[in-house]
Amino acid sequence: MKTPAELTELFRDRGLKVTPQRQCIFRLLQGNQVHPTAESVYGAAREELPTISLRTVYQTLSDLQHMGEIQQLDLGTGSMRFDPNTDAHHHMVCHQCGKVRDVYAEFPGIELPRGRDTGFAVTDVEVVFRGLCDECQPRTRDTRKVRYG
Amino acid sequence: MKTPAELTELFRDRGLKVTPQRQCIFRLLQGNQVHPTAESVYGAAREELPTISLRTVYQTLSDLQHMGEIQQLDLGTGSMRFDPNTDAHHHMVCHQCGKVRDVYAEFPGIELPRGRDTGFAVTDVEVVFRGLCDECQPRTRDTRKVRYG
DNA sequence: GGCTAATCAGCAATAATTGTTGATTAACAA
DNA sequence: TTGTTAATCAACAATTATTGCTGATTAGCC
Repeated sequence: MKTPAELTELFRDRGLKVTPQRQCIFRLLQGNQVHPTAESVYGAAREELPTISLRTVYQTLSDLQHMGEIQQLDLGTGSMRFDPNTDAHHHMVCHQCGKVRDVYAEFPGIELPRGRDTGFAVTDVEVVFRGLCDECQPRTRDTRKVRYG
Repeated sequence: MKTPAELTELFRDRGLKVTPQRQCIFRLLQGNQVHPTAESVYGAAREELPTISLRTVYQTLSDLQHMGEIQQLDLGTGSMRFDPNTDAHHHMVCHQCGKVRDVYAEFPGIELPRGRDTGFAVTDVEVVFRGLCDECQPRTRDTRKVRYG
């Protein structure tokens, strides 16, 4: 995603007004690594602008997505996640808490097997690693917390 | 997924009754390669049992999933897809029509980069190929259908 | 300063899925 | 064959994420 300053320029160029709501969302998204939902962006934005509406948050996120500035991810956690990182990368999702982390790696071996599947024009490849994050793993042998016998 | 006969046995063993509705769904799923939604299983089941309820379809699909007989896939097409194929495999999804096809291939190179990301215990890796299926591709050069000049 | 887009509150709508309830049916074990 | 009990049904309501609408108000920007 571009910086808030660059987004300001981009919006103005397109004839869109740069409101405090939009600026706030730009700021909340920049460098954001937690893949927030619309609801959680809304929650954070309300700390600054208590009267901002959820509708405006959805609208601005949708605008940014259509401009290619953020990515909308459906990782099966119930709601869409928004990712300001538009570089090619993959994701890791915790089964339990839904936490998402970026995975920066290229997997050159991934392509459709030739022969069958002809006619399918692939545009994107997503790799999703699913499992348990550090916080959600059972810690039976963690001596800092529990000690039996 | 096990065969309908084996599922019958499995259900009985667990004290579950083998009703015509359940048998019908077993049959509809066996060998099914189209990754149906609950709604489309419902549609097909009603041809045989016109009074079957959508609720019963959801219930039976959920039972089968909890028994590990089918897989529930969220591929971002709006509703869950049900896959009787429980072997390790991946998927191909059409952006336009939502059609899903299986991809049988192993991608040995896929693993989390070491060093960072310690503490994340990966249990599954999903690869999703997205693009346009043969039917949804624009056919500008298909001489069978259009010929310019 | 004025035009006009953006936002707001306050709803309604949608779509997929799950829950509920009370009556009826039928599977299966004894 | 019969009794117990689970399964199903119709007919709802509830939920959650998201989008749409409306009319009034605000405020960005030329």
